[in-house]
Amino acid sequence: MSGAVRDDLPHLDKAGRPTLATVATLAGVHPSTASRALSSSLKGGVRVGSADTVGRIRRIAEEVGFSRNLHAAGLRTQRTSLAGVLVPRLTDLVLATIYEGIDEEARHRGYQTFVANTNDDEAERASKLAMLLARQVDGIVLGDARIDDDEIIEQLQARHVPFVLVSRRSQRHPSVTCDDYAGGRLAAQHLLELGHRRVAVIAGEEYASTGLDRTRGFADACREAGHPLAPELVVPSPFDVAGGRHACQQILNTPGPPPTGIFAVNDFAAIGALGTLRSTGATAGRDIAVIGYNDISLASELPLPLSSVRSPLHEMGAEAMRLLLAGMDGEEMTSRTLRPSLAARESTLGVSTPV
Amino acid sequence: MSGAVRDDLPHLDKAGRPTLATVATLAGVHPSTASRALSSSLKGGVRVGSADTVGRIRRIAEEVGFSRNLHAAGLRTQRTSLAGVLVPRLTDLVLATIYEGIDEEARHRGYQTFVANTNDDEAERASKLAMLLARQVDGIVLGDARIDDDEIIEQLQARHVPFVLVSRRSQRHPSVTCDDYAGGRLAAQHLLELGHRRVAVIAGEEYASTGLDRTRGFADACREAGHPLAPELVVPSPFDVAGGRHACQQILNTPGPPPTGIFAVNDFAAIGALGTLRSTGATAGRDIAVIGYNDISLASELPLPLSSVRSPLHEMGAEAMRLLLAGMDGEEMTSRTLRPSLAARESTLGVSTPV
DNA sequence: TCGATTGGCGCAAACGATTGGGCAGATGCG
DNA sequence: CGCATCTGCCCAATCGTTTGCGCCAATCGA
Repeated sequence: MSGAVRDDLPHLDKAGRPTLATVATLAGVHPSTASRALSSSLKGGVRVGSADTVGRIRRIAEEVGFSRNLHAAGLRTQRTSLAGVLVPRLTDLVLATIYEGIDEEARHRGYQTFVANTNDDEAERASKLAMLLARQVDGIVLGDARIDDDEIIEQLQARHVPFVLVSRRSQRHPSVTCDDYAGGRLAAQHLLELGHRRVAVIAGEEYASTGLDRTRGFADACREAGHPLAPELVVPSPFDVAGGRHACQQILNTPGPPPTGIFAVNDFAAIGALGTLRSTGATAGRDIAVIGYNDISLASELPLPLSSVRSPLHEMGAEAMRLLLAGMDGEEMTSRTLRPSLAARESTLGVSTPV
Repeated sequence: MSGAVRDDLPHLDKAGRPTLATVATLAGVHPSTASRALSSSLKGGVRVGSADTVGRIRRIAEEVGFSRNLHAAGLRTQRTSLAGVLVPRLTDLVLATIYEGIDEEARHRGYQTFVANTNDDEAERASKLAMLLARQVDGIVLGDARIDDDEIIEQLQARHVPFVLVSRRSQRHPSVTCDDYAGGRLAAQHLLELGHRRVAVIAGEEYASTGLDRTRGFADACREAGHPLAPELVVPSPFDVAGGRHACQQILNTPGPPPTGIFAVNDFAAIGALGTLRSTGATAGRDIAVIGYNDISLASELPLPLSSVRSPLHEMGAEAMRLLLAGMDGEEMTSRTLRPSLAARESTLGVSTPV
């Protein structure tokens, strides 16, 4: 354990903390020697000094509670061991989980992450990105890409900052995503097998590839089975509870026979839909089937356990970080797609087979 | 919009990005002049140059897409405009919401935040804290304090880094919390008024003031009403769905008549309890009342809307940041306590009055 | 005994931005 | 017209760390 900071040491910084010079002076060596002794990454041709000296320096550093000023080090080395992460919102459990995967993998590899919310807002994205660049991040993970992203990404490319998209893809840029199209098909197959013929989709934001691909996969599977979706039953929505509630309302207000099943491209939206159904008297899970997406941990614990398409969120974040690190090492970056799977529960299974 | 980075400018940095010298050279002035022209904080006695020069410099900076290297600036000024935030986990919606409040207020005041998960683990706390200090944060918000925290906090005090606790308090250290004791009483009064006499508590982690205070308030109110808690019906648990599920199991396994109501000091734990109740055949919200804490946005949308004690999470984070900023300005730091309120819903109201 | 080799460290120049001090030229006043 | 004052800008030092280069002393071989 590093001892208390003493106030009578030589070469303290303005805040009274020991610097490299403090350690060097105490050890009777030159700061450069101390730097080498304390540098963990003793790469290739660097000569590091005698084991004796190194040991002494390390011990003294420990004693006085020295910790390297990362700003100074970053200034000198042009590398910060810092990766920037942009997400729509950390209060979205899906993104928070992905971020945990990113951060865990980053720390594992000696990097730290700097995360910022963009609220899916263009101006905020620009300003948060500028902030990350000003902090000299070594690379960036974008969790809030739009399907037709250009400006932001071109900026990154122009500055030669390695980057990777996660969760949402955009054009041909390197990304790590779940196979959302396949996931949409899984949901459709499940509902079709249960006998549903008229189903609605709560489709998510129109700029996010996640919602688009899931919806497309779902629609394709339905059409191939000979039961194409009614276009008016596919309604966009924000990826949250309130969004799902409104979308479900809109679905129920649509003329024609009500759907017997609803696919929400996001679990929170699905929960919102459950809320709407409940207040209209229809019993979700008995009169109408509901299936969500992502299989957040809550889904299985709800009073009505929610069927969902599971996507490996944590793993997706970790994989994105691995890809980014590879890119920073100058390797080729090739996108990866992870496989979704189905978690069938009572919110669909409990529905008696419709006509 | 900042233009593309050109490659033929003078004094670019190693990564090809324009530096202050680039702008200065282009404007035909000395870097120091450029620095002053671009420094937003034109405090007191600083002479800033003619409006003419300043305008020209600003325009050129914009044109070449200059952005100040915050590491270099921080090194020189000894201030980083960076506040560190330590939380147990960002995937805990409660903490994520508090963090958003912190971050929003920070940016509002020209600061950025650097957040890290500690998983409520002692070793991880130490290492994440060291990391924040190495990054020279100007202050720290601790969202994962323990009731008897010592080592960590003493370290901060020794280094003269301003800090504030949020959500959880510890001893007399400056903190911003919800009045958890009062919140516990609110929950108790609600259940008592509904006629419950034998109730159980899912009490949270034993090192967190939140769970402790809420439980204490609840227990005191029950005792004062002449219906003291049965000690074996007060069980600790992690603040998550799985924790609530297990705790509820334990409660149901306790000998003696089953409780007619359950108070969970956390909404997720409450949801876990709902899950357990469901699988035992008891119908929560009709046979047994459940009330949670925090009133997360999900609570009202659940298939069985969950009663909860609402705490102003976002506001709590913002207030903590305000307090920290005051502390950084050398002002006295006095703890603040925000008021909780009751949100009564079907999970308690739907229960027919017990004997 | 002497030159060649090598290991261990010190020297000093960066990295990019900031800021107190100071120097010229313009302006004001009598 | 002389002197004081002010305005606008530049100089140079500084923050803490890293690293290529080169010096010195010890070791080795002949």
